[in-house]
Amino acid sequence: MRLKLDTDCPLNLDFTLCCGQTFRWDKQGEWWYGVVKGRACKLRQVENTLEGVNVEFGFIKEYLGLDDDLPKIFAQINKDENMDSAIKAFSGLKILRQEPWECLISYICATYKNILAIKRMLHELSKKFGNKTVFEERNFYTFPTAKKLANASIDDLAKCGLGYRAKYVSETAKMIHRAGFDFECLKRLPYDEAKRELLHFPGVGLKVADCVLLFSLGKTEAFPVDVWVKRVIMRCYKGHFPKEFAEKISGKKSLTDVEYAKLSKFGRDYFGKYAGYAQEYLYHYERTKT
DNA sequence: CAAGTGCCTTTATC
DNA sequence: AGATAAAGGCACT
Repeated sequence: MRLKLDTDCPLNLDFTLCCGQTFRWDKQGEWWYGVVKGRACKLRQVENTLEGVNVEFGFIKEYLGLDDDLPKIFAQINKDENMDSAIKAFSGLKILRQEPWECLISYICATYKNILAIKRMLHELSKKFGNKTVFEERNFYTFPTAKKLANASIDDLAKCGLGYRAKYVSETAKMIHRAGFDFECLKRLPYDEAKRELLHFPGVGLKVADCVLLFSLGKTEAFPVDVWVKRVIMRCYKGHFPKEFAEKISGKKSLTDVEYAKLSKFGRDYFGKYAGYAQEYLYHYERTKT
């Protein structure tokens, strides 16, 4: 697969795949290797050309959000100097449309872990419960199915480094394996309703739900608030909140649901329909700032 | 080098 | 309602 990219709409594959929204892509030389749709593949970007091996154009186009009109999105979210700097620094970072099941389990595992540890957990999980597939003489593993994880023992899941998250993964996998779950249907629901559905799964709170909505269900208004986003909001947008509230949450390590909802709603109200893009740029900006 | 801190938080309990 | 503690384990300081 080879695709000439529209020069008016920037793409930066490196930013997109390494910014912490997805955990199973690995860069070797100039190629990014990953497993999507049960298939190992590789991608690379050479200036304005995107090349893929063992992957379909239609899927990649959706996966990488190539239809998202970045100039239009930037025009909407670029409300101040902070956002302007973040956009300048990471222009071309796209919000992915990941596979929802994998995204859900990934973010249940991601709670209170750092990115390195999350990558390791998901690799171990795939290695133990996914299917091996060989690509360019290297072993890759598909992401485990709901059935596989539903039938796994808590102990075996925990051995992948999940710790107390093993129980949540197991219970969520069982719910989905037993009753099935239509993620496509969620894509068509409004943000609030889709979020309410996701919150039924054990291990899914407000933050995890927002991540799944943003990174796999196309809800670009979702504004996940993790420690880094809380930090950047307190650094750059403190004035938008009552002084007492700002002081209070600045000093704590975790947020209550009410506090979370206030920060997340600020993001949606202030940045608009593409608040999720603003979130990811700010997140990456805050994390890489010296 | 030990001990403490922090990590893309949720849940149980008060 | 709202605060607080507990829950892997590993990297980093």
